[in-house]
Amino acid sequence: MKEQLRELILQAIQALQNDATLPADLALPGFVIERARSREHGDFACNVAMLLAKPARAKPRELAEKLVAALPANDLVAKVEIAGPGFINFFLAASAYHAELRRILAEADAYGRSTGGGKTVGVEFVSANPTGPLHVGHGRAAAIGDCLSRLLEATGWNVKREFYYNDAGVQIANLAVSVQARARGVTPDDSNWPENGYRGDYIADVARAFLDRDAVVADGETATANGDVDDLDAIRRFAVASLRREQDLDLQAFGVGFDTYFLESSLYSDGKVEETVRELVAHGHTYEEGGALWLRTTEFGDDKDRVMRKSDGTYTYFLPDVAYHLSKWQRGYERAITELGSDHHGSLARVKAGLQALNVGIPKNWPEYVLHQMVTVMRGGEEVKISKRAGSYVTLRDLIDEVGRDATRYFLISRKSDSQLVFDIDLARSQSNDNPVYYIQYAHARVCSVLRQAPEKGFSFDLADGLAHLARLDNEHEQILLTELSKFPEIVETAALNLEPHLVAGWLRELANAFHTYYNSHQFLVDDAALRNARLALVVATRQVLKNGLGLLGLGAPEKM
RNA sequence: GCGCCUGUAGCUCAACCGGAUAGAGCAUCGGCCUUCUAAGCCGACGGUUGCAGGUUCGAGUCCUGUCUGGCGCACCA
Repeated sequence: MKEQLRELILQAIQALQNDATLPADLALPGFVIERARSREHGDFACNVAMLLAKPARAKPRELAEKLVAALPANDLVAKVEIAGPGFINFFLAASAYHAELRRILAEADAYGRSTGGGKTVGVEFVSANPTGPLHVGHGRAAAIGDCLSRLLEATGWNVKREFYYNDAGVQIANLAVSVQARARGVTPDDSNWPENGYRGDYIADVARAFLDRDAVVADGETATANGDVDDLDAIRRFAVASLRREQDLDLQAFGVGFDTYFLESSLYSDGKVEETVRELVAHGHTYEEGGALWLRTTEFGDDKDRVMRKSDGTYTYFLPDVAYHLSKWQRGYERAITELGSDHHGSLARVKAGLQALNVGIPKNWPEYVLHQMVTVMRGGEEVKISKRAGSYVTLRDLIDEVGRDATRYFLISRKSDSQLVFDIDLARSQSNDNPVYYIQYAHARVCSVLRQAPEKGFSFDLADGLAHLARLDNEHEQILLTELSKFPEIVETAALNLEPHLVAGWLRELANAFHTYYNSHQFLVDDAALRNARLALVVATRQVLKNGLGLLGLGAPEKM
């Protein structure tokens, strides 16, 4: 709809240039066509006259008059008004919405989706180290990353979901000695408990499984415990596999899956880290100082140079980060989106600097970052501190069990990612019947219920007849609902473009509200067959769009509640 | 000290790359079930968008300064 209007306006501008009302060499301003906020302002509003006023040396409202007069004939627009400082307000013809309704039913599950070039985008998210269960913050990351992926898929991208984890660093060594200590019967209260050990009960579970010689499968490989408490390497492998499996079960319960699990250790074993160092040195962006190898990241916008290789010969974490992103580039990801907690934002500048220093043609804005702010968890009116080492913990699994998968997802996705989020568990639980996600799903279930009851009550539903009588949908509630439905493609496009899945969540609520209001005002199953069929056609289209929207957020569309 | 993010109704949050009278939910108060699910609908109450300047036809949105909260500023990950 928006695009059609844009075309009409461009033609009107052209016409005014042809008759010299507007200068021929006019620079076309970046005008916008947006949904009108209030219904009195029509369906769409355009600000082009106000932007053209100055270069054309004309008064905005007069210019608007001329533009409107020059609009080509069409059957999309029923009425045009000029309002306020010079807005051009478009009132669409009812037939435009009828056409959109037919399109919804024709395209069905594909409505709202668009085809792109099928280019590949890598979306990296969660990337939690396997040192403990996933917590709420990971849940937010998982929800955002997964919904972003779904949005990008809906706009024609070939999406690769990727999970990167460190399986060999200092934290993992801590994990191993913690499990070993537990296996030897040492508890966190003992004086000889490892200094930086992980104190949570889950460590004891892993230790017990290790002693029992269990086998676990994670990321396609089996790790079998040998039960030897002195074999730290075996403990490490088993512990990593155990916690990865636990994380995977949590993610599965959350409805999130990945195409690739990328191990940091593979960057070393495949020589990627060495290759990266060689390239950086070869391009002359490095120097040695104090026995360490430094990268001049300040040449690429970082605020200080960074150590790549420490004086003890080991690498800082920053290097594998660069090597990992290089690997994404080499694997042909035209876009790479890295979703991180904002506490990692310090690493962005240096990783980008490292990629630029490689001089392999990586664009400056590659990768793109989506950062999410911290989640504060409240329980019993008090903040729950999250500390892996202390073992005080709100796991993602806890939330899914207590609040429900869909409600947890919705809660974590419905806010802009860069604002802090308070997750009040008691509130989410006590209001579980009032939760926004149920409100939306209820709209879907209500439609299903109506359609179930139609035959039971002896009402037929003839879709073709309904489509032939769409003109009968003439009350205000029906028009509001039609308008809301037609916004869906725009919402998907905007949300994908700006990487803001919360827009979908907010719009879905509005759609559900439009439906519930309609439902409460008008009976669908009426004796007048033409009216009944037209209303049911609208209701079926609503069900379809609700389902598509819920699907973009990874939420279910229940037929009964 | 420097950098990034944030500040909008009592609370939790929106506001479509600058638009018209800043919107929802929760909470509070008042209406609506002999009719397709009341997990719903309608109404009322509630605001100097932290503060002060600036840019322009027009600012919650952009710029400068300032205050508040969070995070980051390692040869830790």
